[in-house]
Amino acid sequence: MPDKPDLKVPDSAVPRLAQYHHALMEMAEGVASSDDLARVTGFSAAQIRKDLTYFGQFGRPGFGYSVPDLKQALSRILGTDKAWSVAVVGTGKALSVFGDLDRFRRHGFRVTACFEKEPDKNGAWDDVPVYPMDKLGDVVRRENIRMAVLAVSEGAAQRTAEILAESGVQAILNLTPARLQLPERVAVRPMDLAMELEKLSYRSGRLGDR
Amino acid sequence: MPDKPDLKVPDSAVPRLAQYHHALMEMAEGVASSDDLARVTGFSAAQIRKDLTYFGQFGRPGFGYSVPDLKQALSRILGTDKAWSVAVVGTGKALSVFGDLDRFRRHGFRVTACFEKEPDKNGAWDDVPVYPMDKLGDVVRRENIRMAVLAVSEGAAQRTAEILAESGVQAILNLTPARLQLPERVAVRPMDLAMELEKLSYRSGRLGDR
DNA sequence: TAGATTGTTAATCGATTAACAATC
DNA sequence: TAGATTGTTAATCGATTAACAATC
Repeated sequence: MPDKPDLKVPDSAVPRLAQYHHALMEMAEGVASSDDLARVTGFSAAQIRKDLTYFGQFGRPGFGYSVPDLKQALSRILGTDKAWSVAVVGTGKALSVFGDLDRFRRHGFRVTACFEKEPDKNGAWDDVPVYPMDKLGDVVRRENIRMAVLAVSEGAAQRTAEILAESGVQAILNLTPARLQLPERVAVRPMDLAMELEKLSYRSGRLGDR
Repeated sequence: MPDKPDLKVPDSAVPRLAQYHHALMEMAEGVASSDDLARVTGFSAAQIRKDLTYFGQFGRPGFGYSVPDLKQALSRILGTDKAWSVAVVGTGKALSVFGDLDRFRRHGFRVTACFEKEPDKNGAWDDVPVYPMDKLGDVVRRENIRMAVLAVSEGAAQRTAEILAESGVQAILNLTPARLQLPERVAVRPMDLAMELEKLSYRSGRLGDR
């Protein structure tokens, strides 16, 4: 049981924690005040200090926060201090849209396997082995993969997610539009491009009005 | 000036509006009560009715909401009633991770151009023409493209976004980790895989504790 | 008219901000 | 000690919920 009995952490604080962490990753070692963090993240200094108190005390009054210490504390809180093994299921190449594997690794996510319906002959992509889809359960179990990015077709999503869940995967980033029905213990996060475009469309409309 | 002078719509309502819209897209024509919508979206009926009042009156007391009417009203509110022309900049194939183009089209987004550093000879992908990167500004202007999905490398992100903004693009979905600096009038939405994985990691940790 | 469900008001709840005493 | 910045409390603000009168 790490950290605190954490009373009630507002849901809205979690994305902010991730942003604090990202900001710290780009800062030089040394000391940063809540004001410094406020400047780079755009949140208020009070908000930042408040968010941190949900998990403990990480700063020194009169000084600020040690960048490496706070960085480590945040990755502990987020659960990324021990690297997650991640599988990309569907179309591995697609991952390259989001940046390079090194960046994910630095944030605590090691992509250790890809799965495709029809993998190329050579069976590897940028160091990551690519397996045919019917090896999914076996490889996930063998390699102790605990997280997956789901990028299959909408029709195959539920079935594939069930295989992942049964094979021990604890967390799924769902890039498909399907609403997945899985046991409570599996954390699922939808990431729907159409929905993001709609939010963007809405906001663009309001901006134009001014 | 469509809709209402909209007093203050809470930011948190916008993603819900998009979800209501998605739910309606999957419902049969006819009538739906706020209770019906609550069941399929997971939000409370009171919340749904409240959210809608920010924009007007769309239901009939004693009856409920007309599915097609509410669907249309929501797409008006979201600004997707008139199709957006969308460019995918970076790696067009990557878009296929998120589902098919038809689905985006149904939601009001028509992908009309892709841009890549080294486009294939044939220069088209699933009906969508693929242009070399140096045609970006010209094509965007010529085709009146108003929205873009940015999936270039982190290093090229800012520069590419500036070209888009100068060429008249009003909204950018930023798939790169770069923090874009653009004129106020351009709506930007970040979509960072690493950050989403971190949120997932956090939540998975809490689930496991129970 | 009786029944149902909206639109809206008032009450509750929770999250953010501001201020400051505690601390290095 | 004087100066700075945290951790925390209290005050403010905003969003959600519950309840119900208005309406079809």
